[in-house]
Amino acid sequence: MTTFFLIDTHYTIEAGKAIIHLYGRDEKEKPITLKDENFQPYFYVLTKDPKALEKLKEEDYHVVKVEKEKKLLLEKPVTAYKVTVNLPTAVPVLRELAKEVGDTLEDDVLFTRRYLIDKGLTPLELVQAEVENDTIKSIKPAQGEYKPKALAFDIETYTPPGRMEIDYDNPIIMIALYAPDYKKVVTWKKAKGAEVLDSEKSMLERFVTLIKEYDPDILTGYNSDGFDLPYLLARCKKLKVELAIGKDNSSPIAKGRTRQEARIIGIAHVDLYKFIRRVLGRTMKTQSFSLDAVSKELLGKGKKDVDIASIGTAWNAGKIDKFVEYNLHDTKLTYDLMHKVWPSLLEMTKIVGLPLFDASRLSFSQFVEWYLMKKAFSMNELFPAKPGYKEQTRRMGQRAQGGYVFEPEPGVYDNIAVYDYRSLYPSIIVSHNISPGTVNCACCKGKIPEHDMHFCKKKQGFISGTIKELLDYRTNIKKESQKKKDVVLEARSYALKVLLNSFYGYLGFAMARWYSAQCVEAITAYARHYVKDVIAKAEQQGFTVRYGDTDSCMIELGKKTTKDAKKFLDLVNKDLPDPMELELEDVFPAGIWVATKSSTTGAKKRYALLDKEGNLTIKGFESVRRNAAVIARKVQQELLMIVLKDRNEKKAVKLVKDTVEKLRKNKLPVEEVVIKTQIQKNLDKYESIGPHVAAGKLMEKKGMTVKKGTLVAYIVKKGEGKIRDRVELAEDAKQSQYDGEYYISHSVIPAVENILHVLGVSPESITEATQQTSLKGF
DNA sequence: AGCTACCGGGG
DNA sequence: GTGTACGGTAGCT
Repeated sequence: MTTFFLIDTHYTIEAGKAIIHLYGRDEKEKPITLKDENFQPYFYVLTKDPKALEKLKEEDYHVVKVEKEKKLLLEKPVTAYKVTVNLPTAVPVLRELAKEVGDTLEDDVLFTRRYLIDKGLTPLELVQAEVENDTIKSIKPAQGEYKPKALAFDIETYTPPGRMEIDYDNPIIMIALYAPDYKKVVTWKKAKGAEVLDSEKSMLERFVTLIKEYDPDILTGYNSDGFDLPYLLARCKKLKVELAIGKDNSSPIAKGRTRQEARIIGIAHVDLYKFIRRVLGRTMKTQSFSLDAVSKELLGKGKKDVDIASIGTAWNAGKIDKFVEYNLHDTKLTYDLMHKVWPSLLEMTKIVGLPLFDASRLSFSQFVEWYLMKKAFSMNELFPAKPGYKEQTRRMGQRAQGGYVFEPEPGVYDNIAVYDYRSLYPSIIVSHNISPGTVNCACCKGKIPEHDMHFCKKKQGFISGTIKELLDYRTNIKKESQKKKDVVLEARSYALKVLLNSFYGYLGFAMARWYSAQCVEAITAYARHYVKDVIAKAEQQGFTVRYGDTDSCMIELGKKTTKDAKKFLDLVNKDLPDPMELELEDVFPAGIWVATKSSTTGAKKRYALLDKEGNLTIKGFESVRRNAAVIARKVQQELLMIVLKDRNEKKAVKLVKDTVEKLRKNKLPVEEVVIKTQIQKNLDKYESIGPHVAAGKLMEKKGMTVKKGTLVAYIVKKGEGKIRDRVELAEDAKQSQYDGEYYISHSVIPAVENILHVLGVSPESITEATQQTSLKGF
């Protein structure tokens, strides 16, 4: 009997047979590799002619057996035929033939995932297997707590002085590895604190050896899907090094130009950037997801203060000690982040039942779908088929009416009480039993708000039942974690929250197996009903409602107190069906709502709140991008702070006026107006010539190589005509050259105009005032 | 208005 | 690998 924690799965074909490989670690931290030769691929067919299924055949692919089964499909009983075939790759071939006989189902579930579902195995949980010669006789889940054996890594690459761009032609100059009991930097020039190899090639070979020696279950990096691993692969290919870090000595498999990911067989590669941005991003304050910003927020300390742009110069001069420290520190941050988010990663992996590699990269809709598939299997429900291209387009055309948004009156207000319904959509789904199988049942009657539709009151739906279970489970966990503070319970609760909040989007997601336009319509109709209800009740109580959106309602307290705000909560909650509940999120000292660009009516989804600690919560305003001049963002942030915190209108207007003035007189340095854009393909491949392409051509003219990945930095010059005819490379630009008017009208004014409107100041008055002081304010 | 291209993170 | 992915904006056409 072997018990071990399951880390990764993989399959190979040997002697015409599929073999599942399981990689893991036992409780004594010994690595485990096992194979299972007794699992066969299959799919289902709904047909009146099961005899025909037995004869399906093409080349080496054939049917092993056909079994009749009673199953459910969208909550209704069906007879399905389980067609077992000889190889996983036979499935896509034979299912096409089977389609002539009937409808096929579950014909696109990856073989190793099928294995996990059918065996009830959950990665990172204990697994118990009866084994003979490393081959599994039987296998089942068990109980135990896994301690991650993780290693963080980070590469530094050479960039020629003055050129800050990513180019696989430049060598990797150092690599750091970090675990609390293991700190290592390898490089190929003399340096303090590093192991020095004689060339890039030997450094890469050493890297492979070091990984093998440490033997981690988890290899983690920051943006390592998008940078470190593809870069390592490119350099290894060039230098003919086998990047054999997989447990089967295979090289990582990098995939996809968009949404790239790099898989290592047997090792869970976790890209923390991807995970944190996708999963935790929503709840974080930071606007940027750089390692520095994320570490500061989650760990309370950032990166080492090193000018990374000078790495090329330092390398050429052989003075790289500082970068060795920097490199190692980055891996320490990465490791510590891993440790910090580990409870969330672990819980998500366990909930969804997929290997950590996949679980850490799930989109929200996949999170729901894989959970539902696991659930469906246990309830004998067939997985509905994924939609074809035509069906997807049809679904995309069915856009449901969204949530209700209260039209705000532009202005700055004090003491804003923010209420929201706790898990609004999930609680609506549960309280009204909304599920694809309960729509317009024959046994019940009724009508939902706004639509001629009803949902069964007698039979629990598959989706609504699943959500009810999850909600109840989460409520219990929250109760427990209130008794004693426990990071694991909190993480589990958070993972469940993420899952619960994703169901609504999932039901309306065109690619979803359990798509239901009717459910989506019903959920939003109820949501609008309940939000309008709070707004009406608040107004009845004499509160001034300032805003409301989808599941929230924001009230200006005015002379009323926080106590009154809490009392109102009870008034609303006593009428709500279980498990719906309104909560008071917080009372904010100040908030601003702005008008739309073209009118004086309040803009929806664009506002900012100032919390008690003096931090801004900004909704709907532009975010940081490198292809925008920094000046715009800077002015916007400062302006909001002045308006909400200092409450000084004059100072606010002065800030914008000064900025406009400085731009007009070219008093701001070139750096504040530089626009940086990456060239994504060869210059001659462009159909439409944007400013960045024109800038790229200027670089070529100077004899510089411009190719995919080159970062062009340019400014817009004074003059007439198209923007692209007025670009100048940042490195050649003089401060006197840039077109202040362009930046005023394209960057600064768009970023601040609706904030100015609230102060009763028109952007024209600001832009004109500095030109002709006599026409002030008009 | 519709289409094309780029952003994110990394050095 | 029994495969499929985001969501938003600026500027050109």
